Amino acid sequence: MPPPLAANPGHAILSSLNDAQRRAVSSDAQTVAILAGPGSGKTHTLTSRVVWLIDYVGIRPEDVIVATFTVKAAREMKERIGKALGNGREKKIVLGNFHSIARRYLAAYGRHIGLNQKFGIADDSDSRAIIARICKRRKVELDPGTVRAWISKKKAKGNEPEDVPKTARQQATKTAGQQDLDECYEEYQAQLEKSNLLDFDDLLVKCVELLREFPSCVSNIQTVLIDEYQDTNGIQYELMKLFAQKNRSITIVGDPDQSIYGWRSAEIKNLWRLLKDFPGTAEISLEQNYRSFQSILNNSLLVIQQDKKRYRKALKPVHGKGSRPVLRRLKSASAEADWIVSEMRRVIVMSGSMLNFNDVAILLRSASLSRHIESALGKSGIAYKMVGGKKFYERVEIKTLIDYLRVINQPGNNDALARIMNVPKRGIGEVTIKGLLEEAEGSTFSVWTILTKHCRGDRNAKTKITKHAEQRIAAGLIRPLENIRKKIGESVGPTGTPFGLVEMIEQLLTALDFEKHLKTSYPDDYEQRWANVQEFMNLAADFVRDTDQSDDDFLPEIEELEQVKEDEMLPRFLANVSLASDAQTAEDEGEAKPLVTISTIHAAKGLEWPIVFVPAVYNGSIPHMRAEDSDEERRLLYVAMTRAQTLLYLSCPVFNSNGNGERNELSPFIEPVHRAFANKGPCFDRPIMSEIAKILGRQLQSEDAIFKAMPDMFMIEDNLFPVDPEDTRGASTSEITHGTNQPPRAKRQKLSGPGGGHDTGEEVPWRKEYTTTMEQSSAFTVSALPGFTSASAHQAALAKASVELETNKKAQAVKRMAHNRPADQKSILGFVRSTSGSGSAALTSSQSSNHNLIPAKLSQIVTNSNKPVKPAIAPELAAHKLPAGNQLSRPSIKKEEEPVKRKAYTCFSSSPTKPAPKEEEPEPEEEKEPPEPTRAAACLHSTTFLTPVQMNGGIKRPTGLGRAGIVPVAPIEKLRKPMTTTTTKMKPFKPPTMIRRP
DNA sequence: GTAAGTGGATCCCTG
DNA sequence: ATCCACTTAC
Repeated sequence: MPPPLAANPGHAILSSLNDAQRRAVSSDAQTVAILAGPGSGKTHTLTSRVVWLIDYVGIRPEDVIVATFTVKAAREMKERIGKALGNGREKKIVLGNFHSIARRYLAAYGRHIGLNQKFGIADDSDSRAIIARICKRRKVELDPGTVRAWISKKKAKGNEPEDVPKTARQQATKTAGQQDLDECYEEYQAQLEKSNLLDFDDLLVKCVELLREFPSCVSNIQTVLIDEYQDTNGIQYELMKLFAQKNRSITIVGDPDQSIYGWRSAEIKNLWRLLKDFPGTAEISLEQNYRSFQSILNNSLLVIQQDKKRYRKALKPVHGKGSRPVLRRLKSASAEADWIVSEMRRVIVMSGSMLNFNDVAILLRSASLSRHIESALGKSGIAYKMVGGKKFYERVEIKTLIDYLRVINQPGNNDALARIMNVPKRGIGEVTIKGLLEEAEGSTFSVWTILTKHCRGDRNAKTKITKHAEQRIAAGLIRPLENIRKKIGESVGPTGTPFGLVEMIEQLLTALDFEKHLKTSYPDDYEQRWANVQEFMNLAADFVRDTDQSDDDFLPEIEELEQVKEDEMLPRFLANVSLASDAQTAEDEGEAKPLVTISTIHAAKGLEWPIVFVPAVYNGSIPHMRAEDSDEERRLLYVAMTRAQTLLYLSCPVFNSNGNGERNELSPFIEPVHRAFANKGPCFDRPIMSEIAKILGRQLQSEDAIFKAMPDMFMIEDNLFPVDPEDTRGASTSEITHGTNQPPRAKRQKLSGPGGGHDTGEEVPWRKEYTTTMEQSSAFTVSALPGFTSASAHQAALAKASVELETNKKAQAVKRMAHNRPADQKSILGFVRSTSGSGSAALTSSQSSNHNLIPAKLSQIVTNSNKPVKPAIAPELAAHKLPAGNQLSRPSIKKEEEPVKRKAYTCFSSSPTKPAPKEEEPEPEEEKEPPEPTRAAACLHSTTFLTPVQMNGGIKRPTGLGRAGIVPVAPIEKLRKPMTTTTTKMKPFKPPTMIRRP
């Protein structure tokens, strides 16, 4: 029996948690739903709960399932649980992402539902190719991609949700293509079955089937925990229920606001399904944000709150206010990239290297947006890593090897065989390969069988194959692979070393003369590719070593049900490769050089950085042109913004880069609230830097030291690029100083199209487009130094303060909305009930389904359930006050967070020290604030002040920066060149990230 | 008619 | 990097 909570009040696990987290971790409710906003310690809470359940409730590790959404999250979770649990007990937990857990069960028990035990996994390219072929053969007018998406959706949906009545329009389009789609689906499944393959969705579908029919597979499971619950889809929900069918004990963690995988059939609705299916679920909200400055949270909320249907959650800042997030407008995408580079440099220098490139992330809506940024970073010699880009396993040379292994493992895998048939070149071409595939699909034989028969002379293939090609296929493909197949399991050589995975790959490489193939096919970078092959061998060796000694992959024995142990290395290795989005990062060994991170927003979920740039915030990028669900796009932006700890920059190129002067509209998510952003980077005075140091728990150098380390001619302000790129007079170079003669523009040009914003009537409070000579000169003498302020800036600050007072009242009202949950929305259940009827729209953002049943049923459930539903916010928490000094430290995660005393850093001038944020009342909203007292442009003659970062055109540069002062624009191909010169032992490719150095 | 090489437009997010 | 339309060599 679990000891009562009171018996362990001071237990180590609980001591590192705040009140809400503690309640979540130690809850004895059967089902627990934890709603966790960004930066609220979600993973920490979930891992603590696992430890709690095992150590204090007494559940055996092997009886716990923990499912995450990504491989990476699973790995991290395992590591953290391992640390807390000790004894390597975390290895016994059935822990992984949904797909790998499903695969494990299918490998062990799939036989019982008639699954061929040696099933392979059809990856992306497989299923794409199969579907493309089917479409072509049937002459279906549909785009193969669409068909594939349709099939995937159909599988991912699961059975449970009632069929949504289609709108008339949908019905019409459906019926037109319905027949085709259904037939393609059927044929696709038949093809997969014939090749003994399961695609990613099938893994889940089949596992559901298995657990339905043989519940005893999971009869040992006592409790189930799900991470990133908002991203589960219908079939995963079913799987979760089946995992937990014995005890119905489930803990989920999620945040509806961060649901960004709807396009992959994730359903926010699953949260309400859970509440419906598991009455008496305890809800706990984690609302304190330990990650970000208040101003970042404020602006993020301004974005997410535009979604009126959303379940409103609070986001309580723990840290100080910080500087205003920036919305920067640039002329073009390349100017944007150059600005990002210059701004990150400025931050780093101004911080006295307290911050470095490792602290910077650039988050993109689309991976393809990285082009300009990569080249700008390359030009400046800044190293970066790209996540979510090309994966190790997707490099061609690796993919080819894997395909060879797959054909060895499963000769019937036609697609893999088709891809390798002419690699290395064997004089066989597209047409022949296509013909063979067609022939195979029309017969009972696989391509491999047809080929062997043909070469042996047993039976001629219908497809024409030249004699030359035939010979080379026989000698270079069929024979070597058959030799290898024969050797599996044998011992080789006098020493009797077993013929394992590594030996197999070695022999394959020799038989194919793979090195020579690489040399001839890729003369430019063959070394790199060959090194990748070596690395692949290392990975294989690691895999063999790791799997030999750990019982990682096995499920606990169930008495009544026979389970198959996977003893063969090859199929397990291949499954691992297919399911791993990135390789087991065996990295480290000196992460010496700081790297800027470039990532897609999707891949950045769950991560955080001190400095975050979100470029390309325009309509068409975010929301994406092809996006169906604009609410989801908004959440995506919200996720991106909430990754930032201390500095957040959005930016938007005004003109379309590829086009002929086409304009970009500012993202509709930002347009209505753009006034809450500063129009250029903040000035990094002492108070701001101290605040940053505090939030990050770092030590800030003295002002003197920072100043001394500053490069000559350093641009202290964000002034290299015009704040209004459309102001042709104010081009970034020499015209700035002439601009003073122009009358100030009454109103900034709007970025949005007709009806986009509602500027009318709103007075823009004194916004200057450029500065006077007076200010400039003062800026560049005194106020340009950190901690010094010019008189004019001081006055601006005072003016700002008085405006703040005026707007306080109104702002506070807004603020309350922002930070406190509305009274009518105490809990999720309350939300569901209060939005009854029309509330069904709130449940499902995209599809409107008939979920009217929920409110009534739920209210019944609430009264009937034995466990009273707790209010989401404990009363004492609702009136929560931050401790004086604002030094609530993040529980346990941050180590020695040394509180930085504001007093310790006195400013040298009369510059008013930033008042400490008021603790009782949240700071007033910034929406109506005048711009921060921006310091004057720090240059009179901009040409002489350009830093090396400025790249526009062939601008004269300070001496010592390259011949003729003009940096040749490096073509992107050049950036890709491997660095083979310096390193002795080349580490060619470090999964999961790609590191490129100029 | 097939294989192989070339130049040009295009590219979202993931297991 | 991947997918084409197009040319050239066998």
